Amino acid sequence: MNQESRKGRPKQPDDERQKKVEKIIQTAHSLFITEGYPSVSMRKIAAKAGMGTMTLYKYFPNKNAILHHIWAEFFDELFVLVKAEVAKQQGAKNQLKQVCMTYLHYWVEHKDRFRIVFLNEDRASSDDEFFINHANIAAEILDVVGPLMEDLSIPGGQSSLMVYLESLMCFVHGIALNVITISEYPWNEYEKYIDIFLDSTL
Amino acid sequence: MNQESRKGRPKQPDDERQKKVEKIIQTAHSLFITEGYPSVSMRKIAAKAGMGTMTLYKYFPNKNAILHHIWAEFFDELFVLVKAEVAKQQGAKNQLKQVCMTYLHYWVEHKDRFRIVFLNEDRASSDDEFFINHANIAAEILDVVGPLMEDLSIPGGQSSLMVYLESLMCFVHGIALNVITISEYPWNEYEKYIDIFLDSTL
DNA sequence: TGACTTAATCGTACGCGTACGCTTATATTG
DNA sequence: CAATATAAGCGTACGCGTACGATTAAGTCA
Repeated sequence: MNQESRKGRPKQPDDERQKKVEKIIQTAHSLFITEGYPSVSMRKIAAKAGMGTMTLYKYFPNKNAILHHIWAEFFDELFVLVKAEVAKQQGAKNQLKQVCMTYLHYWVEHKDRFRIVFLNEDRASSDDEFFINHANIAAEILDVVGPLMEDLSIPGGQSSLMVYLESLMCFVHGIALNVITISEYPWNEYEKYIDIFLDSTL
Repeated sequence: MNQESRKGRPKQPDDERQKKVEKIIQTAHSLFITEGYPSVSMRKIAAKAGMGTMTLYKYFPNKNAILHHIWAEFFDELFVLVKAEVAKQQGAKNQLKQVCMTYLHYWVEHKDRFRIVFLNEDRASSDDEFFINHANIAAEILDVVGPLMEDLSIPGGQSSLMVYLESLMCFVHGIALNVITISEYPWNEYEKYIDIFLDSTL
């Protein structure tokens, strides 16, 4: 009953399977680069990768799972930017503000990407697990912001520090969501919103 | 050159056109009630309304425009709830908190509706104008929260009051967005997030 | 009346994600 | 060898939103 003496066609070796997985990802990526996000369809990926459309579903449960790898690059790019901008600032509070501003600025400047990642109905309704299990974005944020928080006096120890961080994250995402999806409203410069939060809480 | 002496088939009278518009809306609504949101497709609306699918597009520019009327009911329901819950509270600050909690609770309890309205990529990318021009939700919020704000000391006059309100709205929407779309993360009870904001700023 | 013009209706077609099930390849077992 | 079992690959089909253009209806004008 072990896997060496099973009936039927054996599964392909892991490395071979992995090679195909990567071929698919890389094909999707190059389609994204050369033709833009809307062109990244299952049919086009399959055609360009030289396989049948439904074969993709042997390697990924759905389209989103393929797109994870593209989304992850958005966040890589974003965190590089954030780290660079933070380094230019002096003082924990200024740096924290810079994190928020840069993070926010990125999404507002790339509204299409924000829509892709955050306004993805499929992602939101299924157990997609991109943020934590695919790209551990919470960890990356903690990596950037954690050191700053130690320099700031957030009362209440570790657990309330997390509550504070999560609040801030909700806030920033909310600003992006509103500014991007309710574009018909005359929003103020988002620096003002950030200031209200940081000036009050710090 | 006036509309009474134009060549060609005349436009149908406004009331007749309006009758069809309402027939479409009402059909969409009854489909939503009896079969659920995913069943509200252009083809089904048209079939049930007894017209060709593409005829719908003579009366609405796209599917979202039809759905506006369903979304508006969500907000009607929501604001009734908010007003009822606020009335149970004493004191402006408690009431303001209750507004946030009830608003947030509604969306978390109706995640599907939040997705429909806020995570709608089409809405977010086109000039959909639902929030301001179709249902003036900003005005409704101001109607509920405005009186409370006068009792609270927000420094800086009218304009910074709006900045404060907008901040709060971003924050609440952000909490909903994160809790709903990043469900794999172990979020705290959202009351804690609200408290951080309100306790610091008031 | 027939030619012309404009409005209303909607049939057809495209590309989408993906459910389902068939075909083919490759192993073990008798 | 044939029978059987499992995996890999993918063809077909469905329902979706909607672009496009043909068809039909209903007026004016010569």
